[in-house]
Amino acid sequence: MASSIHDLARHLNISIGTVSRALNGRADVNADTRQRVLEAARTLNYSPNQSGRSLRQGATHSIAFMLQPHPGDQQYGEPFFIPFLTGLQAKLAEHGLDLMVVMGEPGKYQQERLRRVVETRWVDAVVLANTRREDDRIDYLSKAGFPFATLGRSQSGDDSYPSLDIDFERAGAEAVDRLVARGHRRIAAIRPAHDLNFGYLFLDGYRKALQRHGIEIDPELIASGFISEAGGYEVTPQVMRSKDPPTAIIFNNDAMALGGCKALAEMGIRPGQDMAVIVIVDTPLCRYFSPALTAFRPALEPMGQRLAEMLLASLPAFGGPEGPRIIREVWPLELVARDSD
Amino acid sequence: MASSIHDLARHLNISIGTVSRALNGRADVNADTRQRVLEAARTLNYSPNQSGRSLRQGATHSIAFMLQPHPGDQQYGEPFFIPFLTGLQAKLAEHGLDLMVVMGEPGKYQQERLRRVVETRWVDAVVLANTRREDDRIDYLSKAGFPFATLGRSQSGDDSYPSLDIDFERAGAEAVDRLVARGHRRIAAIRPAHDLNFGYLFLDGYRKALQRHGIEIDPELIASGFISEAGGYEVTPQVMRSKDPPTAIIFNNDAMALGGCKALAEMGIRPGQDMAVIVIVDTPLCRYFSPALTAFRPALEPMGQRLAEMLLASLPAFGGPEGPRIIREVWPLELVARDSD
DNA sequence: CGTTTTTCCGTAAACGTTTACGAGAACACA
DNA sequence: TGTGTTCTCGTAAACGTTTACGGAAAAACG
Repeated sequence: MASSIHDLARHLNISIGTVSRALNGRADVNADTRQRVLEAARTLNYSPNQSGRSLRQGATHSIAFMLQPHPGDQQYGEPFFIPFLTGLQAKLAEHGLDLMVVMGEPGKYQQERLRRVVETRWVDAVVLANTRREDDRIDYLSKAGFPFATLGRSQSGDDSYPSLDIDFERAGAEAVDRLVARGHRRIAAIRPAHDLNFGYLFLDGYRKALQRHGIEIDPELIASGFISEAGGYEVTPQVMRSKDPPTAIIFNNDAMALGGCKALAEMGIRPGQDMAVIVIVDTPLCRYFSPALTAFRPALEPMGQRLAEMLLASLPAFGGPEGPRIIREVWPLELVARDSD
Repeated sequence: MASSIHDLARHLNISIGTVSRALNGRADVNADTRQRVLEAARTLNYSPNQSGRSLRQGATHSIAFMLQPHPGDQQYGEPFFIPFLTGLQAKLAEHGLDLMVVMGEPGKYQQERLRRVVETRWVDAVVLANTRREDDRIDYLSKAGFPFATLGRSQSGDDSYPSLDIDFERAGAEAVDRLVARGHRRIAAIRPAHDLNFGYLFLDGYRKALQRHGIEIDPELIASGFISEAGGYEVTPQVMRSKDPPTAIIFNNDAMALGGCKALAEMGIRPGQDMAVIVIVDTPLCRYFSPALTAFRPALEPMGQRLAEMLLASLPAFGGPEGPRIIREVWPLELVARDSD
């Protein structure tokens, strides 16, 4: 069915070696024959077989992004990643690399899938997201010497991989600053459980800012739960049970914020009026929620592009480890003031 | 770096042929040696190289889903597809197939990308979405004889490919029924432009239902625009300029509905109070918008699973065209009554 | 015109698998 | 014991590329 390089060579009455060289833009081929080869390739509808090509070259020219929906996330679904992926894909494409998103199964352990992708040499590098503080995926890739980059920081691995993260610490601190400036003293923080690193980072910023303002850190005002609407719904009442309940809540996650607002509403507390609410990572839902949620917004598409650059700079085939080693970057967020605080 | 089948064979002092047969579960290998091979494979951390494997077999055991963000969709990003992909991936994995999402560039013509994927034999089959009435991607795949399935109907191709769609006609009709039952007679319909097929299907149902109720179809109440918030914002005022303006609007798309509601608000018209609003395809945004938007919800994850089954049944390697040929299915939507109508 | 350089192309090996084929050994059967 | 069958494994070809190597022809040079 599909035409091979042999068909092309036979059709042109030249050797396959010449055809290959012509197509790959090598110098040692006559300009005239190159013309003819390219033309024939177009008419015969030839493109080199990916498997043959990568087998010979030992490179697939494609990068995997490991996407794993949170369990029970049936209706929600990570709108966060699409703009990021758009940027990532665009920049990779500039260098002739293809991006493929590898879907994991919601509940399952992603490690297994990652191993398959790596060991079977499907791709030349992988990009990870939702990094945890201790992340066995990172440890594995580090140890295996497989090229990768992460969206999000971690304490794992040998520290020599590119990573790009959002400045959750600063966002947490700025959220506190903003609320304090508006007269709040009892400020709660709600973050995802598990070991997701950004939850810790956020909390650090939150704590430091409170100290800076001379406000005591009350453990009763800090809670964590599943990173989902249900999680926010479940955990928000906890901080409200304090003897001296909060007048403001910072949510580290939009899904949890939505669930939290629902819980508040059921307690007769109106976000934006009776309770100030700030969300750390903005998504479309924050904008359309009522009241529209004040949130910190990352520049997702540029971040995707940047991480692609950083990954490329770490690949031997693209300038490699000799070039300038830009290992870690942390990007600021932009506050989008809305109606909830 | 990565161990090959030769390493394994050398380590066990047997031939690579036997190793391969042992790993692939063939019958003509001694139970004892198979044991040893499997064990060695585990300790040596061996997995067969994907490229070598597919080159030899002429099959990659992976399926591509072509995802293309709408242009300018920076913050929004198709939450629609994640649950669908989750279902698709789960069912494919049951049969040892891998799903990879191939990202297109937002504005660009997807055809080119598709051709590359197909011609380089990256995958064994593809799944398309956002089908158009005349869809050159489908024509291309049909003509090329490349296996594929579509989420959404089309008039293209040779009609022998599996497709699964939502019953937009019925949803359009039911939306009208519901509004008429609540006393509305002036009902507008807003759909995406381009040639997106579901826009036409929706409109058919809308028209038929109006006729059934003996309500005249007023072209002034029908409009189409870009499938985005901006599109809805831009086009909604058109139907409001009618001499006898609508008292209800059916949006064929959540993004357009959000833009439309914004436009209405700016005209001092409150959705849910001064204007009934129904959305055809529900997304999380509909639920969180204020007022919460009444919408029709598809069962995305089961749909993903089902389309995987249909695709598999059409693949020669999996029972193939001999088996029962389930070619087309149309699934109903479920009405989720909220506050906007 | 002889020599050296350059230009261009064909040959063949290699990448890591899978699999058709055949052969030796063990076994069953008469 | 001779013959046919079964079990197990090694050999080698093939999948479609890319690329190192070498050689013939053409060009450049003296």
